[in-house]
Amino acid sequence: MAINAREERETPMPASAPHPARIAAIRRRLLDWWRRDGRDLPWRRRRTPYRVWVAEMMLQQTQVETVRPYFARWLRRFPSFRALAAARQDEVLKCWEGLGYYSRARNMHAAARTVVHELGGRLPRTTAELRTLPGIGPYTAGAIASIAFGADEPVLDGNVIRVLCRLLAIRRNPSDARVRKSLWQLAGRLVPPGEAGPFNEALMDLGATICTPRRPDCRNCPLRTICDARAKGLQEQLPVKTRRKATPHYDVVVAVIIKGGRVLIDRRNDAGLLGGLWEFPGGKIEPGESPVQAVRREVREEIGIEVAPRSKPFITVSHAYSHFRITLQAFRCRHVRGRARAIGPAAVRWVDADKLTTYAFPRANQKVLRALQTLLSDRSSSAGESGKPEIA
DNA sequence: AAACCGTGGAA
DNA sequence: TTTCCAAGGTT
Repeated sequence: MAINAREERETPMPASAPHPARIAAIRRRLLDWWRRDGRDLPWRRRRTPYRVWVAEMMLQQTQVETVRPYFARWLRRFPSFRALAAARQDEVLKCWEGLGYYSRARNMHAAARTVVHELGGRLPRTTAELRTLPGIGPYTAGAIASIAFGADEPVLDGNVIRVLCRLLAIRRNPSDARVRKSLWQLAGRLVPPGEAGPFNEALMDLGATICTPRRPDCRNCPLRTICDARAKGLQEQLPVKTRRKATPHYDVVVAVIIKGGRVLIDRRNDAGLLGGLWEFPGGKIEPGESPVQAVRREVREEIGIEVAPRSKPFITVSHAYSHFRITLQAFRCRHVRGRARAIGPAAVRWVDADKLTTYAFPRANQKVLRALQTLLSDRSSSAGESGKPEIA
């Protein structure tokens, strides 16, 4: 780890900076434990730079069990930087569909093109160069450099923060930038030269399987005899956490406009929430407005056409995003007049009802889509068992 | 610095 | 049901 001597003087060491003997004990116990009890994960079978990068991007704020199927599918579909760089954004987002934080997928697409077209097809080896690629911040740079390239770099993620705060009984708030900085320094001192990758993976495995946020399994912890929080009975209290503020709630409507067997959908702008994904047109209900009025207004404003919604929604969906919640009502609509055009969205398209699943939709829209298909298939099967979908 | 950016599972 | 939070990054 490259340590800037000036910053080293200006930043106060943690009061509980470990002694060399303790550092050695932490390293040895953690590595011994990990070689026996470390997790066998798909992306660890072969630690190539591409596979490590894909895994680390998917694992940002996302649990291992969620990532597992996505990782397998992604590697099959985009086995290399070159394959990813050659793909279209719609294909990339379809492969990411449902994983959330979609800027990760768009950033990976852009980064792959930079790697292929400007970096000779290879990922940089240093954290500083890695950080210049979109989607790679301090954590991911350290993870790739240490795990894929064997560089002596630390990582600091939620797991490592939790383990370190408990191990040294750090009562300061890790969301404080100064505390975060000293935790990075601490992590850097702990990294055993030449074994940063295994050590970092061990630290994260410990945090994920033993030193968990709730009810840590201290009896089976390799560090139980040298853990300050354990000695003081503080393991459940650390790390200290700040109250998160209440998330707002919005009432939202969407329009399912069907005409001649085709459905009107739009693609969201790349910047912002759910960027680049397709959706049914709609938006928030304004104060004093009825749901049906909101449908008509939103479709007029965003798509430029007049529609006649049915009086009642065919499904109501509750959904939580990262920083707000919604209740979404979906209305089937008749197209009254006008030619659809992308006013607010990036694009609009009339799509065959049975081709909708080839587009990348956010989860809330997927719930609407499933309800719609159930509706349409029930109708066609009860209408005459012809097997042909009949779409009004 | 603080807000923004998804989703699913656990308790 | 609600809240928490999980291998963070960007602006």
